[in-house]
Amino acid sequence: MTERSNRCIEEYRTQTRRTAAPDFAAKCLDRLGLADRYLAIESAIGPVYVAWNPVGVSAVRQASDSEAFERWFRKRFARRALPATGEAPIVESVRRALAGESVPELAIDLRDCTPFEADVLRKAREIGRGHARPYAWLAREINRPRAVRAVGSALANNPVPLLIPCHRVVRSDYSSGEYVFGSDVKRKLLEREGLDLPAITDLVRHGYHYLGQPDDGCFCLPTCGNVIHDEHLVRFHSVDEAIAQGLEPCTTCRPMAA
DNA sequence: TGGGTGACGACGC
DNA sequence: AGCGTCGCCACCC
Repeated sequence: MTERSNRCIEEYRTQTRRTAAPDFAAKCLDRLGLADRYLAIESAIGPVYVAWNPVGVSAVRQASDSEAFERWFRKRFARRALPATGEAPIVESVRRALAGESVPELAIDLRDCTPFEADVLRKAREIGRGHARPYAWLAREINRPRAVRAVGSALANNPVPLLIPCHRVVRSDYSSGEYVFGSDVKRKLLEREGLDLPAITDLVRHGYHYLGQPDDGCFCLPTCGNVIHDEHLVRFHSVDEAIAQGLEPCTTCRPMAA
């Protein structure tokens, strides 16, 4: 083997590994119309970069510029995202969702997630605007009542924050808990959605974990968006107490284990 | 492969 | 009240 051929082989390996192969792969995917494309879109927390592919939205992230977003995307997903050229049909749905509208038909690409993570994220997606649920509640709902901590990790991994509203999952004492964009942003988002978290933490500090509305005969978690905070509101320390008053568990916030 | 690592929660001060 | 500790469980080298 000559020194020259050794140099060639080394160069080939370097190029292939570091640049040529990923570019080539990206070009092929693009030809097939399968590449991830991205665009900056306005949201409640300012512009965010949103990426999508034929399966659905693959990523939502804040970034200082498109280069930073591309770097993050490549590191996270081990593939490239290309700037969008035209306006894809999915973008209009994303705009509506980021404007606060519920868009349940919006496709989201969760192929990169583990089955457990996908379960967590699908459940989180069911939490409507104006509602919030504890991490422990989410763990219980997906039949993994002891995986509370793992639920937190799965939400921390949410590839599409805001679209899957992981900011609506809070601690059991109704303090906000952590968030990709910071816990103060999380609190601000919840406040903007009409939730008075400070008032609720106060309520819970005094031992009132459930709220009931005798008029419609059911009791709720204090962060259930269906609760009307008026003079009819009754406070309960426990599920048993609410049931003793003849109230049924709310079918939206499901305040007790099935 | 097994031990380290978290967007948690209960409990003890 | 707010902190430290420990158990928990999925995931990652």
